[in-house]
Amino acid sequence: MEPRDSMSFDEFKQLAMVSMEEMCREIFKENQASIKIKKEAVALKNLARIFNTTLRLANEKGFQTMSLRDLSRASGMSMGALYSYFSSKEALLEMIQNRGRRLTRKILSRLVDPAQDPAAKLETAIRAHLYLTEVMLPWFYFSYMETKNLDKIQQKKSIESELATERMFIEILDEGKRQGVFRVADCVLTASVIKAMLQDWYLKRWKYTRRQVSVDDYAGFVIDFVESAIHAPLAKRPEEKGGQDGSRG
Amino acid sequence: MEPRDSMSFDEFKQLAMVSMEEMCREIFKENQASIKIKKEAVALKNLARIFNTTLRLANEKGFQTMSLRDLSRASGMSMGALYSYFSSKEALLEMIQNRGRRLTRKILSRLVDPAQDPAAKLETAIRAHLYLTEVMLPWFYFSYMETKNLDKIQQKKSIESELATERMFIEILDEGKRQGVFRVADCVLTASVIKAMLQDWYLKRWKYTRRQVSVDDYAGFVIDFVESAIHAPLAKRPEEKGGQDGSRG
DNA sequence: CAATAAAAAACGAACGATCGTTCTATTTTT
DNA sequence: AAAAATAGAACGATCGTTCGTTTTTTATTG
Repeated sequence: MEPRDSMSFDEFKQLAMVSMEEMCREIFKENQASIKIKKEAVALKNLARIFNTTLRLANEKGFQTMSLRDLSRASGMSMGALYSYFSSKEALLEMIQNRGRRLTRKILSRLVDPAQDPAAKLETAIRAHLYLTEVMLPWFYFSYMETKNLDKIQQKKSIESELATERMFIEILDEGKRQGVFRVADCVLTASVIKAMLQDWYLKRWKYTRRQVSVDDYAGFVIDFVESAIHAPLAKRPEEKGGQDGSRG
Repeated sequence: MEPRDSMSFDEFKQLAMVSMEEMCREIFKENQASIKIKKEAVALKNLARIFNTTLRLANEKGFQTMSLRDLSRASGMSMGALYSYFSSKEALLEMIQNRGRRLTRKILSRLVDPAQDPAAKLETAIRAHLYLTEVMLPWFYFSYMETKNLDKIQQKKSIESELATERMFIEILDEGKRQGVFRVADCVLTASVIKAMLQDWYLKRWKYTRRQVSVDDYAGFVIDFVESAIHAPLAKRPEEKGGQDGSRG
């Protein structure tokens, strides 16, 4: 699929759903040593059920607090059946993390377009991240909340993933700054607060749902807000004023 | 103490430490029915020890995952001793939440100054919140992460507290908009993303520590960033341009 | 197609470990 | 000596995990 300047949320959702199945299959094949189920069709169906039920329960009460008996009850599978799909509770956690990270990487890699100008790139990146977190909301929330319960290796991966996302924004901002279209005092901190705003979408989802703010509403607002901030003369820095009109194509 | 236009972080810290002891005493007197310790001096010293140790352990592995034996070991108090200070693990959680909320309310109430103009108010509010979360970082992180483990009543209180903070920003933005000094497309969403930026300070503290960004650095940046965003003409809305120079006293 | 043997999957009782909590004995302070 | 505070063993419940049994599906045969 070709990357495009703008993609509707519905198109994005469809793209994600296809990748979702793909990822389950990859996970299954990689963990076939520890998974006792032989037939792919059976395994994929039940793995998806286990993953989704776990995400739901863990987002309600936390992964550690959720017992495997809770999971058994909610998923309609017996304890013995569950242990045919993973070797331990921690292994289940790792599989879920693994699937989410793969899915994130896969979807994002399809959406970057090096040919765009910095302003368009910024808009695409913000929108793509919000769409992504919207589609995979349970996972992102889960992943954020359970980081501390992962082993050191997995924690490293989470941090690395976080910093990689931020680095992408830093590069866009840097490029725009060099081209003179952005007026950024500190690219690292700016990328940091942009990421904070994007994160709020899945961490405080209840708030936006209650206020009937759609993902497109929020995306539009954040894009405008950020562009206003980095197109304007810096407040309290009179020596940097002038030579700026703020207009874009 | 009189509210002032600007207060250094060190002054703020001192103010907070005094209130901290005060709050422990209040908590002790209110829960005297369930606390088996008679002498205030002993109770206050050990309550503080229990609270701080709990916050440390819970921020490492989560409150539910932390066993009371962990707490016993880390605090150097026996199981029996611990249960002289609280009636159950959940009661301990509530006491900690209670102390944090009180402390927050107390400190913030001392820092609002209705006489300031909107821009100064905004700056004071941002700085005060960052200082507050810096001083009480373990609690804010704890409180955020453990919300889902609270009972319904305590959850309501947390949400209410979150919305109250946001409302404060909404009112400042609204006032500035009415006076024509702020150019805000949506006060609610703007307040929301400001809060998200403030929250990032204590949720991603490791990142800022690693980069050697101080709380004053971050406060200064956020204030500049937000003011740039709401002083500038809105991007992509040419009909709202003009008659704006962005300068302030 | 029906019957049946083999393979795959699901089941749920049982195990040891650990949890929150209680309680009595002991130590420390008054 | 009395009161206050601490100690740590003990209890029942629940946890993650295992394992022999039963049920379901697939393959084979008459």
